Amino acid sequence: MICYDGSINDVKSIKKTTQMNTKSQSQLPDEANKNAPRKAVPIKDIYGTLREMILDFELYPGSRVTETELAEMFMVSRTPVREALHRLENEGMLTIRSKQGCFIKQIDIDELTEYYRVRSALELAAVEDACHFMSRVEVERMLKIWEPSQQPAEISVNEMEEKDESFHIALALGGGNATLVKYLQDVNDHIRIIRRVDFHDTDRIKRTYLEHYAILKAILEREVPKARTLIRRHIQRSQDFAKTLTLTQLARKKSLANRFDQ
Amino acid sequence: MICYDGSINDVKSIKKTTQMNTKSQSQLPDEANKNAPRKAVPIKDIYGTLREMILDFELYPGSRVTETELAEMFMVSRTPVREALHRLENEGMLTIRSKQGCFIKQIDIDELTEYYRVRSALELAAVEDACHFMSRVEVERMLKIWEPSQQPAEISVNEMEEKDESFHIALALGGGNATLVKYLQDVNDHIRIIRRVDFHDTDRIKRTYLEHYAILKAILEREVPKARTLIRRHIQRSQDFAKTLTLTQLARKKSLANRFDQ
DNA sequence: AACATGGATGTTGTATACAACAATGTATGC
DNA sequence: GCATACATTGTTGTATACAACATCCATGTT
Repeated sequence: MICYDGSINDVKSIKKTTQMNTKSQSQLPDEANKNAPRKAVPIKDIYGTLREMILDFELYPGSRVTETELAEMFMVSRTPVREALHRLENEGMLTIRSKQGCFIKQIDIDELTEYYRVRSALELAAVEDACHFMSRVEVERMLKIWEPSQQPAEISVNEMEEKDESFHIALALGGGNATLVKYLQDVNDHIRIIRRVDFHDTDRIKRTYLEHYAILKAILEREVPKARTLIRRHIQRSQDFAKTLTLTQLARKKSLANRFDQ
Repeated sequence: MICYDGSINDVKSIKKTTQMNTKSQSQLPDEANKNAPRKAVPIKDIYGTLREMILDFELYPGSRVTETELAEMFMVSRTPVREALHRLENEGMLTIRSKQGCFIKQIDIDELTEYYRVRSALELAAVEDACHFMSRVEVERMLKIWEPSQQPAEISVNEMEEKDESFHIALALGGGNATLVKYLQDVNDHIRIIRRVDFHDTDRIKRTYLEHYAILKAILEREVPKARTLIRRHIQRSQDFAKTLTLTQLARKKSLANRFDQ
């Protein structure tokens, strides 16, 4: 359940992150061009920025935001903000309560586990299709990328997360089912928070390379059961890791990740 | 999010499709009634109504609609219509092209096949979870419902489709994964068009009862591999049927279904 | 005749004013 | 002191006006 009073108190902290955001976003000279009719932030970016802010814990789970507040922050009217918020609500990132406000959804570890289950189901199908339809050339191209010796000495959490995700998407694409890819990406959008922290450990990165390589090998040999088993375990590993995390741990790790990136 | 609208024709055809649309509206008595001023509709229903209209081919694939047009039709302002349209776009029911209009998405049989693949992947996971976690009582309750002898002599396409869908959703719910259910419902929303025509044939209805019963039996016995095989075939059957359909056949069958309902 | 150009038209994108209403604070009666 | 009615505030929901822009068509130019 949502704690009402506590969430309202958080609103003030939003203002702080607001400033940070606008600075990094558009790098506007702060008060200088107040009179000039500056170009507003495009709608697509409002949605994306809000989403990033939620994923980065800049908008803390449980806290409340209002359309007006965000509109002022982005220096646009309420309308484009509304659209972004509705879209985010549709994706389950927040809840809009009529005449009350928008509440950032709490991160629920159990729910994340459920997402991992869905991901597993989709990826099992994807890898199976990949075994059947992915071209040998394409598999070999990926093999080169994920050869364990190719692992770079240094890689940021963000880069690694992106690379990992693109691996799984590439597999699904290899199966030739664009719809499957779409759903997989949707699932990824929801578990990205936790996937990221998975790559803090160099050991885990190493294992990721090994496992990806093994999966690709199995696909190359068209060994469906083996590929399925490998990817199931591969995902299970992340899922187990997710279970051990608490929300506060997640937030702490995440803020560390942010510090690393900059 | 991937949104490919390869189905949309050249921009030049906008005028044509527009004319076609208005012409067909004046030709068909049904459509003419739709033009008559409707009662003012609440926002939530605008989305639902539009969705139904698309699914029922009242808004024909490829045709264009404008916000103003729909706003007049529902007797509301453009704002709530906009929200409904954006939501529908997000769900892939139509494509909004800036400063041009909204284009109802063409039904793509290949894409439907892709959705069936996703559905299969999700339901395989669902039935597996159901084997593990669904209570004996619940399974027995469903067994009673789907006992082949319980098949009613007369059942409308709509009722049967609803009943069928609730079976599959109940299975997923039995597995205890609400997220999985959510995704499954999303997939269902996209293939409902074709699932409906599946129940025109009494033979198919009979087979549905038999197959559902067999699946439930397997779950009761906690026989995971068997349950998986059964549901895979069950879905495969629908998928095969989908492949044999063309868009025009679909439209014809669908309009027949509508006539039956009224 | 072919092509370029500039308005005319229609569409979505955005801003803003107002309405409806939920939550809260406050005053009042007892 | 407590409960209740009522006003206040703040929020989203909706309507509407205007802006930006893509397309089309007529006109003029070469």
